[in-house]
Amino acid sequence: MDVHGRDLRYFVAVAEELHFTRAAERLFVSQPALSKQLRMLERTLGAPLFDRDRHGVRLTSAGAALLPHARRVLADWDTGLVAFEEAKAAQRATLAVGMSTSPGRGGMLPAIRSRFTAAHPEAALTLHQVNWSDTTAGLGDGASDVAFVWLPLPDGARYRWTVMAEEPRLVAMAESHRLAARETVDFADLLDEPFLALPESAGPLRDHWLATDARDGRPPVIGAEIASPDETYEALVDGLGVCLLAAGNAPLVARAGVVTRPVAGLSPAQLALAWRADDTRPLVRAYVEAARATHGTTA
Amino acid sequence: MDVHGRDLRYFVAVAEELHFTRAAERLFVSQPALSKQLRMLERTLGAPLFDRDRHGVRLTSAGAALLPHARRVLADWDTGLVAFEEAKAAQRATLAVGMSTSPGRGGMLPAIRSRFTAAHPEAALTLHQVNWSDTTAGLGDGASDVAFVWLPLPDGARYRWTVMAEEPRLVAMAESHRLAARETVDFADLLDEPFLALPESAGPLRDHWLATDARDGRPPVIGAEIASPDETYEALVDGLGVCLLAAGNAPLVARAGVVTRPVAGLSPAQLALAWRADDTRPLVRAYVEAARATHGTTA
DNA sequence: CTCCGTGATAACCATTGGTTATGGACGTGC
DNA sequence: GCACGTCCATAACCAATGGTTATCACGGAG
Repeated sequence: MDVHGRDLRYFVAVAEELHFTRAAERLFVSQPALSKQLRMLERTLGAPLFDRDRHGVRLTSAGAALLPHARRVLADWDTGLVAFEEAKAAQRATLAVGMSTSPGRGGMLPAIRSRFTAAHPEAALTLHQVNWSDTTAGLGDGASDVAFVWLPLPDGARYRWTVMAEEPRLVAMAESHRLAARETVDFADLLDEPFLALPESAGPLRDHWLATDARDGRPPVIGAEIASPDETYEALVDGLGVCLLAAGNAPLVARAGVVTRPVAGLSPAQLALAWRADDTRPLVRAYVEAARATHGTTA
Repeated sequence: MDVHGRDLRYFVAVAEELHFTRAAERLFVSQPALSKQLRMLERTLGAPLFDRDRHGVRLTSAGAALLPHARRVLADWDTGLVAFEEAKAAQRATLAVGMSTSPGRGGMLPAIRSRFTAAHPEAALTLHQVNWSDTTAGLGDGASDVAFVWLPLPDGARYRWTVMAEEPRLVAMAESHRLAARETVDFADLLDEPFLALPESAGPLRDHWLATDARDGRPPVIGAEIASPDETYEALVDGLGVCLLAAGNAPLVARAGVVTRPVAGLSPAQLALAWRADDTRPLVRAYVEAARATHGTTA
């Protein structure tokens, strides 16, 4: 037996005025509309709220019993609306920054943050790491507003990006690997090695880190699938395969038992800051600008 | 920015299920209806309440901010409904008994009450005295459900009644009045006396207490208008006029300085219990039955 | 690759909520 | 008493709302 909030306002207004015509103009509706709505309300409630007769309009006892609750419902709803609006504003003033792996790279993130908050002191930033199965680092499902990603992105038309860094691809392997002793590895020597690969859902990025473009069409051997730095480290130590990674990410896996070596014959990897093409919100533009400016000074 | 309570229920249901289809069946509506209503709600609120994507349905932060308020509004409304229903029931179980002057007359009222409450122990009785300007003693404007009145009633078709007592009409006058010395007064001797009269609004009853039917068309002289026993007593003492009244009401005015005398040549007055012709509620019938039974035993 | 489950959309229909014009009951002032 | 003003109810009408069924688009699982 729910009713429209508006009907409660009508009820309270008439209860306060005890006068339909005056209540109607206070509510900016016509008097017949008010009469009709209150009759409907009384019908759905199953009992009259007002006694109307020659002597005027009075609350029935049932109406009097309902009145304080109606007021309270309206008050609660109004405060709820205020809370909602505040949350809305907070949401508008918060930028979610996604990343596959920590961008690190000499304080790039703090530099961007300080530029950004200088331009938008009211805005809040939230950083969060996203599983590698989503190569857009949350852009695709709205979890992020901007994201640090490795090119290429899937579905290029939906996103725009600015390249933040170009880094050579290294190979990581167990220190017991037969090639671990070399200073530099030629990619041709890795062609038959089992590789650790991103999940299938990573699409073109999976291929990029398998360097399929340097294999002349010969399919890679997949030793395991990996979706986080820790998984990668464990798989390397266990000898499940070798793995390409950007030079800047070497510290993530180069722990005890794992070595990284430069690879000859591979194009560099590109780290980019990306956003949704249709997202023109000022905070997004501002973050991108801050990133470009930072990139300029640090490049 | 009011919304329908139903929409809040929809919102809460989806927030709890995080699943439109399941929420829809819990609410006994089709899934498209639920989708549409929630979109409308989001549109009127100006921000989405849920994130829906491949991974499922989740509350937005704004939605999360609104949720507790929505729950509270619904809870308040539900308790308000309960209060309303209780008041409705109490109203149904309360009989308002109106009277122009106290019926008195040897415990008639307590006798009726005991019979009535024996038949309806759950019912409450409220007695109230009504100004003489309303000769229906509150029946007309709904202030009373049953009423002790003097016949005739105005607008006979609207009411039914049962005669409770027939009493001779006496005349009341100041003890200094020239006729006060007589044991009995003939109405012919009163024709030129100023009379105290009920208000104009009393209609035919005013004429009855002026005994216009015994005046052969000659208009009465009005000394003052009266609307309560106290006014009557004061007007009598002040010598503003004389006044007819039922024998049973003599004690109301026969105080120091006022005397009452039988009048020859007048028909008796009839005290009746009346109710609205269209009012068939069990409590009303029951009170009338109790009154008739009591009348039978005391008559 | 096809099927299933999910939410969104389309097309349609009855009900709701508003409008203006009008009616009927009552009080008021000449 | 009688024309008038006030007040609430009703009538006729119209746009928007809230529901239905049928269908689509998409992603996940077998």
